[in-house]
Amino acid sequence: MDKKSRTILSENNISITNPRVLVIEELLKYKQPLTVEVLQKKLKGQVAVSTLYRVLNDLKKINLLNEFTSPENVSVVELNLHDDSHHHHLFCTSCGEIIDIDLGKNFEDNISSEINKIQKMFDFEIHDHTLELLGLCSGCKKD
Amino acid sequence: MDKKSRTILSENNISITNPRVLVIEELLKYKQPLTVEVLQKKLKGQVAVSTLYRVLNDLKKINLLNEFTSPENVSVVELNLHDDSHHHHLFCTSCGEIIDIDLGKNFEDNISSEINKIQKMFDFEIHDHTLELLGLCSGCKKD
DNA sequence: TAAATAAATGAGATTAATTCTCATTTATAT
DNA sequence: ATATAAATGAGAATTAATCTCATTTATTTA
Repeated sequence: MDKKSRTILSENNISITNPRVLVIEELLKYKQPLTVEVLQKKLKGQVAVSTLYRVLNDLKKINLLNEFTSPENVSVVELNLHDDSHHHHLFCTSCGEIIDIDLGKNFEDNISSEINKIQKMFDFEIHDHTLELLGLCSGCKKD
Repeated sequence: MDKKSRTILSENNISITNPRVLVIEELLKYKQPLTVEVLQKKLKGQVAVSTLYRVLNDLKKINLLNEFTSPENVSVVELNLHDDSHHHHLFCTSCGEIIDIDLGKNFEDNISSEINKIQKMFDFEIHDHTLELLGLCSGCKKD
């Protein structure tokens, strides 16, 4: 079985080890951003906690992993499979679900031109942006 | 001297204590969002660390304080003086400076209509949003 | 393919941020 | 002014993340 994670690791010139494979496969399987806490539970008994954190840092270094903090202040990780993986996040403030979203090209263009104004206004050089949306997912808004 | 912080505390029906006054006055003086760490230093010798955290939590409960995590993963607090204090943040990734920004009404309207589409697309009920901009401030971009 | 070298792992110790505990102090209500 | 309730300070406890170091695993070399 030629796992995708092995390909990724070798493409990035870092050694192929069991913990790395397990972490990547788990993130590939889940597809959405995952809380470090949840990831830890999923890998319990398979990867030591210290190793998990080390692997996450390794993957960040090769730019394969993105880490951010949710509005509820929990650490979240997600794979960065494509170089152009610019996207945004939708958070359910009740159950904690996190969804990746893309904004329409038109709207991203709007953002860019607004950012241009802000750059001038504050004499900043803006390199990146994210829009975070908070609310209730379909399941939670019914309760 | 009738300090603003006293008015705020009494308006919110929580008792007026020295640590609360000191924390609020410090945040009023600084005007911009402040790292918890920096706030702690500014109040060193005046407010015990445990009390500082407790006061921050008290102020959050009455919705006077907003806490968020910067892209570099540090805790930041800011006062929420007006009920309609919707705004966004501009981060300097080099020196850590954080600036509050307002987007033009037109652009906020654009955001709202984009959010409408997303709500339908994901069957979410979106209550809030923030746009975070990352880059270099005028000082840092020269270096 | 086996031996040598280099890198990564696991377990538990360490650190740092935040929360908790509880005796004392301060604010508010009577 | 006193009684009651709430908040504080100091340090202990907790938790997420990092670090240490002996052992294991991967890679390189012969």
